[in-house]
Amino acid sequence: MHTPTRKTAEPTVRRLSLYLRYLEAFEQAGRGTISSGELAQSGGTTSAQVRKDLSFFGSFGKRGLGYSTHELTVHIREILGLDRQWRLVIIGAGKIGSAVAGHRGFRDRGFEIVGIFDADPHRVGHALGGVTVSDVRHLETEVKRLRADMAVLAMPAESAPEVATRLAKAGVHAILDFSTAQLEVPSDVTVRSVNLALELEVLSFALVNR
Amino acid sequence: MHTPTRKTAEPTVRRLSLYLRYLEAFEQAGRGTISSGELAQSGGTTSAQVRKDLSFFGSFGKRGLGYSTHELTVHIREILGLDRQWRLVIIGAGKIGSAVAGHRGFRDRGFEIVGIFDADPHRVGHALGGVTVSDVRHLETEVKRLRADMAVLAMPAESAPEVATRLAKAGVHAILDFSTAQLEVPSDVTVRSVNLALELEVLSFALVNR
DNA sequence: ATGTGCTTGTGAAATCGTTCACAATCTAGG
DNA sequence: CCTAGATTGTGAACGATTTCACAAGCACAT
Ligand SMILES: NC(=O)c1ccc[n+]([C@@H]2O[C@H](COP(=O)([O-])OP(=O)(O)OC[C@H]3O[C@@H](n4cnc5c(N)ncnc54)[C@H](O)[C@@H]3O)[C@@H](O)[C@H]2O)c1
Ligand SMILES: NC(=O)c1ccc[n+]([C@@H]2O[C@H](COP(=O)([O-])OP(=O)(O)OC[C@H]3O[C@@H](n4cnc5c(N)ncnc54)[C@H](O)[C@@H]3O)[C@@H](O)[C@H]2O)c1
Repeated sequence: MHTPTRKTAEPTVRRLSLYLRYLEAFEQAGRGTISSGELAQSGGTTSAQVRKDLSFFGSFGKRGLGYSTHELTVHIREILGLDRQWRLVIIGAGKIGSAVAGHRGFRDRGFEIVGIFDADPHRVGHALGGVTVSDVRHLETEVKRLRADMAVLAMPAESAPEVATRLAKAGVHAILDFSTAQLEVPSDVTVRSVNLALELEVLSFALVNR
Repeated sequence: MHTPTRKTAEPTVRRLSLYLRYLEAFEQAGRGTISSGELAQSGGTTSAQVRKDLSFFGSFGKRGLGYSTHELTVHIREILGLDRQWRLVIIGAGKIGSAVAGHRGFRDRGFEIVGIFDADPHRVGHALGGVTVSDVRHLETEVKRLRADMAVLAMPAESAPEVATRLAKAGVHAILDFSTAQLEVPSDVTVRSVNLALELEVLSFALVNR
């Protein structure tokens, strides 16, 4: 594997994540090799797209044969940085925060929830998915102590920007935000937004333009 | 407003949804007009992008002045199909399903939750956000009776494809899926996936490629 | 050892989306 | 009514991503 010369397109990264999922299923099913065409079918794309995506990182296949499911799994894991454990904190122990905290799947994929924070005294102290909710006032010290890599923001949009700034200062360089806030963070912090209202609006547009 | 000659790019639709949010804030704040530059700043894009996005649907501004916040709000609402109520059903009354069902914000933006379904007899009959959970066995008849437009799939990936097919047959043409399933639906059904594990993996990639 | 069939890896072409740049048009002020 | 200043709307240029198309490489059969 070689790191790409120039920065990788986000769609490519997203597809790699999908390929990984299908590869795991294929490996589970006992398939030793898989062709770009089969991977493409699973992911709803084309074989050329699959090969191009992979070619940014190296050549992992055998002409005439395809890819070893196991080897390609390992390679994509390494490309995506999934060959290690990531330490997550959740900020906001409400509906979404609890759902994320209680989701088994994340830990199984290497994302360990090591801390949960809330501002509401009624929530602080209670356990959620095996983790006790801490007071958000102690965010910085706790996040440093826990050596958190990523944070999930599941709190009202109003206070999200402030918390994001504090997280960045405490050394968290990756944030998944469920609020609709516009976060201002240093350029070495990556923010991804999951905006459910927006997704519904895109569906609405699709319905009226059918 | 005119419908675009050819199909609109998805990034454009997503940005329209964001513009709408900022416009509402500006209108609330009493601003009568707004320039493409100001809208661009709110949304983290460029003024040319804003004007281009809008130009696909008509010319809503006044040269030298900008856009009337109120009029542009109305126009974007109409473009996105938000000038009506949409009727939603949620399939899966678990962690994510409950979070969505209990979210006030959707109703406020015209998305009304009219039905919730689950396969677990223990969940059926209980109320969630003012709606009683129905048995998924009655999905088709209930969905038709409720005249549902959209569905949120918050259930295990295994059964998602089957349920998606049944929803399509029952006249639901828009699906927001939280599972990681690959849904096979007729071409007149739009599916959007919210894949949280994938989002974390994109963050992981960003961290290791910093 | 050679041929056949299949599949990769990758330049080149095509397509798609964003940014540029400027004429057209508006308001406001004298 | 005319000018100054601002901002839109949009072709054209640019940049990025996807698709095409094919030579190169490998496995397997004969
Ligand atoms: N539930 C949904 O389906 C849904 C849908 C779309 C968007 N969202 C967004 O996701 C976010 C979370 O939604 P939710 O439904 O879980 O809300 P919620 O009200 O259930 O939970 C929010 C939690 O954040 C805590 N909180 C408030 N201020 C805080 C602060 N400064 N620091 C730490 N914690 C703080 C609250 O005490 C509460 O426990 C919100 O921004 C919401 O708009 C949720
Ligand atoms: N909770 C999270 O943070 C999270 C994160 C990533 C992905 N997801 C995905 O979202 C989906 C829902 O997750 P969750 O955490 O709410 O799970 P959950 O287990 O809490 O809830 C799932 C619900 O679906 C119901 N169900 C099962 N089969 C059904 C069927 N055939 N028809 C109707 N209902 C059925 C179950 O009875 C249960 O109530 C899953 O696909 C999960 O993988 C959840």
